[in-house]
Amino acid sequence: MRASPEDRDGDDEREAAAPTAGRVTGRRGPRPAGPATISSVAAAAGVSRATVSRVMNGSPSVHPELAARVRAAAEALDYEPSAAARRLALGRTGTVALVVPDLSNPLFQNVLRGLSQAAGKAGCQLLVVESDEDPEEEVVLALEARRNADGIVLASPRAPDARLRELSERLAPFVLVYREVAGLGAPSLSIDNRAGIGEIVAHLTALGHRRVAYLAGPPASAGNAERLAALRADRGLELTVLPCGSMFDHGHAAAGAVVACGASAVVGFNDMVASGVLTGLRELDVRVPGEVSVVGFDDIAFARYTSPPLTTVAIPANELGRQAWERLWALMNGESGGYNVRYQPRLLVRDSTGPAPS
Amino acid sequence: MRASPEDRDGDDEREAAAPTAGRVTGRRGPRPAGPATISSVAAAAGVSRATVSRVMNGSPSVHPELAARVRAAAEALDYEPSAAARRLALGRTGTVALVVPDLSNPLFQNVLRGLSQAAGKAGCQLLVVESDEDPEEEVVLALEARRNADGIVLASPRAPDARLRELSERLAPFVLVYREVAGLGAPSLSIDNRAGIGEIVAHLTALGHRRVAYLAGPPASAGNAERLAALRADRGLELTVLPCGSMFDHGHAAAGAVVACGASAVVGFNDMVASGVLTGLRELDVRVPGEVSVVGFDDIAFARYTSPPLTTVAIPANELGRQAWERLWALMNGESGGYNVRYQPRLLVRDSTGPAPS
DNA sequence: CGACGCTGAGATACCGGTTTCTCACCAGGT
DNA sequence: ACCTGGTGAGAAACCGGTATCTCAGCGTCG
Repeated sequence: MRASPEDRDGDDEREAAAPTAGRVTGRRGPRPAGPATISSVAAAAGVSRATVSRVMNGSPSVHPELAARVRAAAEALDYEPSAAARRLALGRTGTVALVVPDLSNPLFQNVLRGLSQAAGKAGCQLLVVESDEDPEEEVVLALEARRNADGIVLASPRAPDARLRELSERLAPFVLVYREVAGLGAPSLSIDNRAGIGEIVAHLTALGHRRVAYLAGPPASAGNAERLAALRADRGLELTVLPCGSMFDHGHAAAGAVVACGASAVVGFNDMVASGVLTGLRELDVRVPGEVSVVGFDDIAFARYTSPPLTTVAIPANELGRQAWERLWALMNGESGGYNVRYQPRLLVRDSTGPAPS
Repeated sequence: MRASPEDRDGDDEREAAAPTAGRVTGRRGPRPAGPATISSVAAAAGVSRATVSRVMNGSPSVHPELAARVRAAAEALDYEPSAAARRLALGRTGTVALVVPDLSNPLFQNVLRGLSQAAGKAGCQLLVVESDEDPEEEVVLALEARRNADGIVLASPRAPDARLRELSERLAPFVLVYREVAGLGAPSLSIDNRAGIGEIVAHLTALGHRRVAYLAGPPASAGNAERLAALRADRGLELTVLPCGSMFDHGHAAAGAVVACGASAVVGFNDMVASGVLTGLRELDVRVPGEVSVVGFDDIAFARYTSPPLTTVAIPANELGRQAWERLWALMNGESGGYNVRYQPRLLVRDSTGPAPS
């Protein structure tokens, strides 16, 4: 508190007989070394730092002439306010974070895109974190990301319900995508997997299929669990579950198992494995849909361009991203995030499904 | 305005009369409202803020016993240092930014992934910005992102050379991906498009093709310009350039024009338009590669799964992302970013190309 | 004509860390 | 014994903004 003759302004006030002596000296050059700060602008314009701040934030209570002078000084020094300082002072980061298990999955890429665009439109930046499917790493990364953002969206989190509930307070505000957790203080946007599977099953049984194989996704995936459960719940089906994965290669590698199990139709965990199995079947000279019908899930951009074009169930991934932004925005403004939403998938019948062979 | 009964700290420490006065006082409540700060930890442990800082940063010059006490206090209050405050004090953000023109393009998705993983491994976070192909918006967004990051990677920037050079100082440290700009103080990682086209042309001419169509990408794309120029430079070819784009649909829509122009081979700007045209040709009952050969560029994951599997040129997009991190990291540490690198693409001959029909 | 209200801008107290400076304390050397 | 050197920890300055407080100057009303 004592001394503090005048604070920091910068040029030559420090020449006095300070113990450590005058190291810096003149400092008279046009460019005071580092980038301009609010203090240098204030000094240049002959006003106080508060006034510069007011001008930069467009406060109307500054005399126009003074404001012009400040703006001119800022321009001349090409000053731009330090983002770090504003973060600290305002207590806001102007950033939201997104945590996804796998950036190579189109599902998450589309959420990312939707979120990025919506947030961008609102002048908010986006921090992206890939958790690499590891549940424990995921929560650590999420927490860390949260500290650099005002809110966070968790896409298809692998962490168990309990862990999520336990962290919910430190994560808030946040929204869940592709997952629903009971008793969590956060809105969730999810897909009605049961309904999606329902549509697929209805379609297949209408075509006369009874023996169906399911190419299972990653065990930790909640979406996979739901789809599998829905399939299992249907007692009219003779279901074979084939461990598979979520990538093209996994589906491709599963083609042999599919023919071996004698199913007349295959349901892929997602479009990538379905596309993979499509190619695998062709390599085995199995006709699709003549001998085997194939169905995907998600309707990625590619599904329309496989051969034959893939019958699948469409998921509004982009829209989920946009909606996630809306909810998060509401939450960050202290409003309600709204209720949980389950999107209803829509069956797209293309050419990879046909009547069961008799 | 005034009144403001309690300002954020909340409880009862402000009761004293003195204007500034002994603020700290008791701080006895279990949860002093807001999250714990370094001051509250210091008070709880009965040490100074400096010591808490030292302990949190693992300075060895703190008595072990004291350190333990501090850690216990931090634990009890579940204190975590404010990221914003550290940014300001340290002058580092622990973040790098990536600007891409289009998040739906696998090329950029893969760079994103490579960069994200490499940066993540180093404990650095990633800010992602989509510029939506607009050159002017791009630089504005880049500058803005740069202010919240310690460095930035620009993927396939659309901005003209001059603009980039002009901004280079404010952008630094940064690295360019999929683009090379002469006389820029930043390393660039790019693809040797000429060589890639060279391989494709050699392959096609060896198969007897002479009349070739090129499905052109976005006009603003530097990669497209290079590929086109390389194609044009080959006088042995009878080239037809068809305006197209960069997405599946664009390629799909161009199928008619391809057959109309009478070419025996099509080179797509990228794999997406090539896949699109593949499907379009099939719909027109044009056999591939019997009647028309199709070549892509990039080798996206999907290329292996089209029908027929797409002949294309492989680009190490992921590796570019990783390398971008290495360079940026070096730059951020004041080292050299190394020289520009041009990656040599590798031709992958699959089944979409065959002998020219006689 | 004095009290009052308003307004524009400076002074100053934050935000929550890090780091330099300073100093008390203790040990070792001559 | 005295000076020196090293060390551990507190005090305070600083990072660069924002927001509150304060006050001078001026116009207006009673």
